[in-house]
Amino acid sequence: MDNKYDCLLLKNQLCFPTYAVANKIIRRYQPLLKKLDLTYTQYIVMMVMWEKEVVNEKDLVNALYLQANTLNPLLKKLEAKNYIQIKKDESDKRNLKISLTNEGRLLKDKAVDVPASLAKEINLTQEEAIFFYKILYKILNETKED
Amino acid sequence: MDNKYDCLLLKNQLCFPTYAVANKIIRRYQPLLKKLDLTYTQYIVMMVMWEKEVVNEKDLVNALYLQANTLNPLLKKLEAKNYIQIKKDESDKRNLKISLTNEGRLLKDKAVDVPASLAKEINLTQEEAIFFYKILYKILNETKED
DNA sequence: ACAAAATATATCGTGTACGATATAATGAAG
DNA sequence: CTTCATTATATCGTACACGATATATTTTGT
Repeated sequence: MDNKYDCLLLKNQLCFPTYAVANKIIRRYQPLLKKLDLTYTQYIVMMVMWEKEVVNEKDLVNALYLQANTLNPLLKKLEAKNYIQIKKDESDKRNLKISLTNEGRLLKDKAVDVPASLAKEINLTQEEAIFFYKILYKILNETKED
Repeated sequence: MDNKYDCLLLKNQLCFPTYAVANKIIRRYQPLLKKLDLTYTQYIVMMVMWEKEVVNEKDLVNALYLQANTLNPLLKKLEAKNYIQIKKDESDKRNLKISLTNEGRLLKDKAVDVPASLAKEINLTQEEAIFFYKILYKILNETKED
């Protein structure tokens, strides 16, 4: 019963469930992150900031696999919330120097319970989680560019 | 060197690479879909339409794991492109009857090459693909509701 | 040193994606 | 048979996410 249109069935896609899972996970995150006054995208930016303390916009683009034009307005919002500070890098004025503020640093303690809360809702075995992780990064890093 | 903040490192997340892969895949799709005058979300709606021919908005919400308020304006765009037709269901006037038009049906032939084009860019082994698929649907279907 | 290419951000317009809320039609309970 | 709850869709406001384009700074080639 195979026909040439089988490849267009939703149930034969890999991309679609990836997209649906990403949406679902973000939906689950939002209520938890609301307590920190963060959206999901702002949260992953803050993850980088908590780890690195100071970065360029370019570093964020690379770390988060996003584009500068997505991050740009988002960074301004985080600055308005006083979680980060944005300045020109004086040694290379093309770059933005983005630094974690004290208030941003304090947020880290409030965020520390978020990952566990979410993990409870997604019940993968350790083996599944490891395999899943490997495949995701294989896709992220393997293809040509971007 | 474990500390309580390790759970907040980007590299220890599962959600983040899922989100990044979903973004990446959609970025890859867009240029291919442009030839069909479809966005990625419009494309997965059309996949359902090609398969079912007639559905309710509710059916699409369930099939695509999206919300009605996301689909609503999108359906109007697809109707404006004359790929689908939207009418009230006369047997239950709460429902919308969404049907594939002839023009929408013709699009199926133009779409048939898209999945293969994309698959070329993502080189998973068959085994990886099957495992990946299983985990994605486990996450999509297992958790409490929504 | 200076025009030309490369790099890092910024701006703009379009299209999702969601929570919150409103509305209309149907179903259920007394 | 009529109120009350439920269901399906619609509307609104906010926040991404991206391609296309523009601008400023640095680097490179000569």
